[in-house]
Amino acid sequence: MNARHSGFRSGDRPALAVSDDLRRGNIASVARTLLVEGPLARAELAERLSLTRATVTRVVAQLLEVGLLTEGEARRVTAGRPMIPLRLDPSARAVISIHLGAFEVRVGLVDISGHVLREERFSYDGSRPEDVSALLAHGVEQVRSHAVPGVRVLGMSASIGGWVDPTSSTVVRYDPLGWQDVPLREVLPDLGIPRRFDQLVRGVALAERMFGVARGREDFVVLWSGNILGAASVARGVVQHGLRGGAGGIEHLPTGLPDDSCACGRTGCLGVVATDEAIRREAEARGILRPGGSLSTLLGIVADGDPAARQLLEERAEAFGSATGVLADFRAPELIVVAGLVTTAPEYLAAFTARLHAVSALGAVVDVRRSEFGDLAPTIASAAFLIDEYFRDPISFE
Amino acid sequence: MNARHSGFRSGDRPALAVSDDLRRGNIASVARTLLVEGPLARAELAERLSLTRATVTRVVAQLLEVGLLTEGEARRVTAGRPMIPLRLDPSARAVISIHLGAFEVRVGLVDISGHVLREERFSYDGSRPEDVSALLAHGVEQVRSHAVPGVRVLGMSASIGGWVDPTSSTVVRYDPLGWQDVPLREVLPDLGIPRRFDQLVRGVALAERMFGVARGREDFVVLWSGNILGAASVARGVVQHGLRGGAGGIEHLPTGLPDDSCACGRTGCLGVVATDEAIRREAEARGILRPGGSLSTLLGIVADGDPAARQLLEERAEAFGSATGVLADFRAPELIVVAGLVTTAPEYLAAFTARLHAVSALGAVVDVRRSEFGDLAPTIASAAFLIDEYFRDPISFE
DNA sequence: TCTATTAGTTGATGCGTGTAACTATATGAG
DNA sequence: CTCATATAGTTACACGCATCAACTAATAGA
Repeated sequence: MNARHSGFRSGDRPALAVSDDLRRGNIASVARTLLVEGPLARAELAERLSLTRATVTRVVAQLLEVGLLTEGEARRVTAGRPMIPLRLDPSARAVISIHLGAFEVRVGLVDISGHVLREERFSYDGSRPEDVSALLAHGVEQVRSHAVPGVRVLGMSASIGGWVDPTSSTVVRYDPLGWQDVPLREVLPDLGIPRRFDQLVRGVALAERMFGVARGREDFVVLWSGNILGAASVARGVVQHGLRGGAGGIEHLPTGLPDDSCACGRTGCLGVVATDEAIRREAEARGILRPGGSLSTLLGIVADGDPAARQLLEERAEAFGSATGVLADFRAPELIVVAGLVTTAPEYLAAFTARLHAVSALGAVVDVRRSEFGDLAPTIASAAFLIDEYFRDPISFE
Repeated sequence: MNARHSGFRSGDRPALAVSDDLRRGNIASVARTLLVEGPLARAELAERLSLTRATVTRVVAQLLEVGLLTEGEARRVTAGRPMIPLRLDPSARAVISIHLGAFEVRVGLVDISGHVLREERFSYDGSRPEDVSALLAHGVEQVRSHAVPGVRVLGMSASIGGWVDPTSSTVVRYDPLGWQDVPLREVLPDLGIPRRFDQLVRGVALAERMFGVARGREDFVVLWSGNILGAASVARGVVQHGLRGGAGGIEHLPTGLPDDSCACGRTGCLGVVATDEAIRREAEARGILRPGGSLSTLLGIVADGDPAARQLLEERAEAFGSATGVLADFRAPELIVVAGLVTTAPEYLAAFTARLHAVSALGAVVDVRRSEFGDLAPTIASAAFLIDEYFRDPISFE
């Protein structure tokens, strides 16, 4: 509705000229295209972005000046003047990434191309938010002090798996730690650099779009299965937050499994059958895992060919696919990216995909891919909020 | 990603200058604001849209010239020059609306403020698409010939309730008529004026945003319960279509009711317990309605205080709320608009809302409202596609 | 009647595009 | 070796838009 800004800064004077928006948009387009599509010449950039070569020349000049781009060796591929490939140089800018997990905290340094430069993990008991603060300060100090010299730290970007309201930077709810309405400003260290905080799965979505299997995609859904379950939806290139950051809840999708009853009063909710812990505990109950055995061990047993283990995993994968199939019908995304430890098992992915395709009206048209971030997913995802923002205005960021 | 257009017109030359986009955007903003927020003076428009008064003056001048706006009587409300209220004049532009229902076709004339100028209804047997064509031609001719003189007909805008792919103007599937992959170009009359075709519920969403209870809202979901069930999601002011227009499917959301089995192999799917026909038939089975009784009759019986009828209606409302509650968790909309005949019963709305709020993690924060289009909903909704498009570029539309 | 106040208009300015003519640097034919 | 051709990239200029600031218009109240 608003002509220039999206409804923010309602009262105050417009701070910037309209043409500035245009310039920024084109700069962002060029930077993002080079991030996602790799080295390109000016002429090709102009082609893809429907800009004139003149505009690209000027935009590129600015990006070269700030050192975000580098010119490669001219390549003569056909008649005519050789093209000069432009490459995004990620080496000089990075983000401190913080992830608050159920059992450990991860602090890392991630460059703007999504490459993890450093990562530290700290086991912790996060049940008391006030205790976490000191641990984070220490972790950040470690990562910062060992930071590669010459790397400019853009800021801190953090995530947690539960329900996060990014507008107030509050953890509304995170069950694995028992958190409710925890204001993150008091937990995250304040180093006077930009800080961002949002929900893990939304970070995965941004990261997959910038660096991962959803590179350059504008319309997809991410499903995360781990200590928590969650979804994130990207529409027209923008990740959806929903009211109070509440979008992405999938824990009470009905699976039809007659399992343990959920705290909500119903039975068979996805959240009580498909989390890492639910699967692990069921493996114990069925005698597949010895008491205290881990999910990784279970996946190993599956890989070794144990039929009972495989059956359990496929059963849960099918429950996941069956439950989220209704979301595919509602949302009809072009692509669904699944992420989380269990999804790394080929049996899980196959069973999930088959079931989802069978259940959804769209059928096999929906592309299903597995995230390739592996164990680094939380660190990359946490960094993605600030990196995404950086690429929306690379020149005058901060 | 694209700098100016949203990825369309990839190959061809840019047809318009960038500044044109800006101008169009501002014109559209002004027109839409006046449509939604009623008469406003230039100064107030400038305030709300963060534009300068100079820009508003020039934009308004263009809209006055084409006759889309009229100036009201100057009102002196305080010291200073009196403000001149600007009113959108809907009287001169209208859209031919066509809706293909399960049992009847509706053809109407709807002006750009959503007012239904004419409406004709034709009972039909739509099982053979080729038969519908002649009926539509006749209906359109009727509406057109009686059109108010001086009204400019912008084009034809049509909808059907099933699964529609608007990019190919194809009815992928519409169960009540048994249609599959019906190309609409061959069914809709071709009068040489613009034609649009999309899914009913998406039209309801656009209409509610422009003229209805979601006026000016940018983030909401519409749930339709009638001969078909469907949802539509508006995010950042744009209605979502999804892959192949497949978004909005809610017929296979599990309700937990042990009802008739669905064609999909499961039982208790929303589509077999909550449609008009499902409720009507169940009312018959329970002896509430005599054979052949209509849903309207059932609603009358409920209104008269019959407990069994009321129980049935509330049971189905709760199923609807319970099933769609998972969508509220996934999508977290600010507002849910419910529409369709059954939702007009206060008992239905109350039971639905209570259950949705109970089931969703967001709780009662989600605003639930009932559509106020009543019986005219399909006609207004069908017209909304073209009207929405008109307001995106009111000056140079066609 | 004069001042304060608010609405609306107008001409100059600025900004970032697009346009088109330019330079730069290659291939390949003769 | 030279010249036509082709493509990449640059630059001077013009255009269209919104902004800015100064203006006019029209009222209330002292």
